Amino acid sequence: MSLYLEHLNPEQHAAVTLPEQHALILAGAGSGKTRVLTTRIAWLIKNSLASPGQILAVTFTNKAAREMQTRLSAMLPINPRGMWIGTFHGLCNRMLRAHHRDAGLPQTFQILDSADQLAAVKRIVKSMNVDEDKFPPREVQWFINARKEEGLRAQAVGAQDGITRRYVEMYAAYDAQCQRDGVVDFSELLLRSYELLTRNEVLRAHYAERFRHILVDEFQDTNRLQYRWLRLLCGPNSALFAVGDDDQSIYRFRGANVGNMADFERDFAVEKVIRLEQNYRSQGNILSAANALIAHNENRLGKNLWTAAGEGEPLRVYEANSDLDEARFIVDEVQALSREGVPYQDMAVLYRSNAQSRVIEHALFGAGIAYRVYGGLRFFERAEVKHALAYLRLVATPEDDNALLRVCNFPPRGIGARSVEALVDAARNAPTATDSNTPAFGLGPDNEDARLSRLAGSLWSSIPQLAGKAGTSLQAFRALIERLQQETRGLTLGETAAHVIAHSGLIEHYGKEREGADRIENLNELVNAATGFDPAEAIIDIATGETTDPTVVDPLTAFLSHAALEAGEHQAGEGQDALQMMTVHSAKGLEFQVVFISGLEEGLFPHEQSLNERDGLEEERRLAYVAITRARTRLYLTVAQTRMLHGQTRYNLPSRFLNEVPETLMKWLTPRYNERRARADDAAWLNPGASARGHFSSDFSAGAAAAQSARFAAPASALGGFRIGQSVIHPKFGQGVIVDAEGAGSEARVQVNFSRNGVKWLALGVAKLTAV
DNA sequence: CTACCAGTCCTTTTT
DNA sequence: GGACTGGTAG
Repeated sequence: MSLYLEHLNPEQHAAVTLPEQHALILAGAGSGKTRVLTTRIAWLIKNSLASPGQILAVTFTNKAAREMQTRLSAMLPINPRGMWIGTFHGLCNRMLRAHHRDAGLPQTFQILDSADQLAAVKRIVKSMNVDEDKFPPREVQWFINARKEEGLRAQAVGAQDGITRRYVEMYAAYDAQCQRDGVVDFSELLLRSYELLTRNEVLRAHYAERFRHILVDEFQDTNRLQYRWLRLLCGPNSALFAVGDDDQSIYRFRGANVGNMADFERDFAVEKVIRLEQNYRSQGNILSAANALIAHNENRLGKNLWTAAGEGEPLRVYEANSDLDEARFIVDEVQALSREGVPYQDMAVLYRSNAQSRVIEHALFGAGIAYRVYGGLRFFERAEVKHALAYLRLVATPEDDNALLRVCNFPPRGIGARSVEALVDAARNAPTATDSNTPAFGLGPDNEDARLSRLAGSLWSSIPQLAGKAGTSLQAFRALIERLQQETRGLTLGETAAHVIAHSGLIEHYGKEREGADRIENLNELVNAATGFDPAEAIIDIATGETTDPTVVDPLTAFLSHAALEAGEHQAGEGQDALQMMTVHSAKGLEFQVVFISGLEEGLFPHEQSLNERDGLEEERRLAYVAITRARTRLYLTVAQTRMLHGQTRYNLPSRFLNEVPETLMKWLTPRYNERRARADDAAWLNPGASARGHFSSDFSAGAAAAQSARFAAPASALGGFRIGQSVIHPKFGQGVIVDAEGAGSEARVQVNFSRNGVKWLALGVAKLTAV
């Protein structure tokens, strides 16, 4: 056995050396799935079962793609850059650049990120005079993306009711606008590529013949369109090797379809399903807790993780009085662990929603602990960087309306809403390019690319016609961009970026702002990024995949695609030893020696909104499963009895997920739980309607009942035995009923509706209330 | 046209 | 509690 296959366990080995056939690898958390994927590729190449050009490896994130390339180049004496390894979006981008004519796109098409797309949708909603309250742009955006991910163009969407018809109209108008601007959104990359392969059988056959081995990572995260895309590329001689874990499917809210795993087994008549169940990450108790929790889900393919490591410590559970107390506890433990020699960067605080991070950050800051929060604005998403990129986009493609609207008045140059409106009107009334042979404004097509990228009706092309004040200022802006185009001709990418930013007025503008120094720093960083950008990374030769051809894409377009597809690292402070803070979602794929899962409360985790969704509770449970399996040796679970949320104190019950982990695996650091658990069990009688519905226990009604009773029961324990709905007697005000409550402990107050004296707020620490 | 203030709405997120 | 939006005053 050759060196690189050593240390594989029997299942991993079987997966890596599987004959050329379709296979589904059910890879549990921490079971070495990335290792299996990369070793599989290396094995195929070393045994001459495939050349590098015959392999297509698809991941979900850039990070995963990079890691695969890094590991591969360590195993093989080849440059993996020439290989088709990348994200779905990155690979589709590659394909569309190569076949842009067939796909009906200009070669320099720009990519809209979500924010750009939302702005574009807003323009559509406005221009169609649609009521924004009835059709919120976010909803419209979601509608469009969801349809695209089903593979449906506007005209293919069946619209029964007037509302849907309106959505469809906006979808159609949005697509037309994108086509005219020469821009493509994320889901469009997929759909356009899919359509290209459907319509062009020669092309499809070429790729299907070429890709003998298609390997897919995180298969449970694929959406329907991605699955169909894979099917198109999978020819009669191709083998599809899908790796995934249905228990870690946590992205259904954005279109991921776990059902693809079952469909794959059926559609491809998969004979080989291999389960990787040995976990190399977590100690026994942590793993047992994860297994016990996830066993409560009904819809599973089934899998049980085990480890050769010992049991390790029990899970430590802390029930805090409040979110502040919870934060304080975490800080204390982190400090203690740090003193014991655990590096900060090997500890992580996980939470269900971003809003929870603030309190913990505050406590960490107060204690002087270095921390790093994931999930903030990323480099290429920062306003100043997007502004600079918009200038660069205009230099590349001035017809890009999105870019033009973003910066035509930034920094302010007297082009306000009225001027923009005048320009939009002019563009709308301009002769449109419905007949593709009609040249636009004398910018006759010297070649096909020019025709595709210089369509009439763009804002840019309408500027010269404008008269008056709006015309003057906009023409000055147009002159600026044209000047930049001329001055940067022949310059390198880095020089172009430096020149455009220097003459955009952005530096001067931010120089005047109080907080502008950071922004200018980021602009300089952007110039550095452009200077250091290696376009070869983004360019592959279409015919062979083995050589690179710099003429395929110009460096500026490549850089702009890179900026959109890979928004850059989350935040600075990369190398520093800092405590890691992130949502459970963004923790997927990571591991830490010590993990804190905070906010394990009904309503928060599981999130109350998820209880209204079909199978929402199961997805929340998978999320908890992902969270637990991040920990190697120590896992803390924390609950807060009260929590400030949206400026209001809320009372929550401990999460049901705590009840789903066997007591024997847990060590309670606070004593109150059993008492509270008893109350939780009693909670139903406080709310008879809920218990009646809960009886028919579908996930939905049971979940809703529990969430509702939580609100009734939680104040009872926080209010020293009082609860909402309870009858009480006050020595002065007489008899009444508690109707509301806030605060806890000595701060607790209740609102009582007295039959003779009306509604009053009373502090429990002061008022002498007696329960009846 | 810009700058400031009040009212609203709150999951999760990668590409 | 805070980010974002829309309206109004300057």
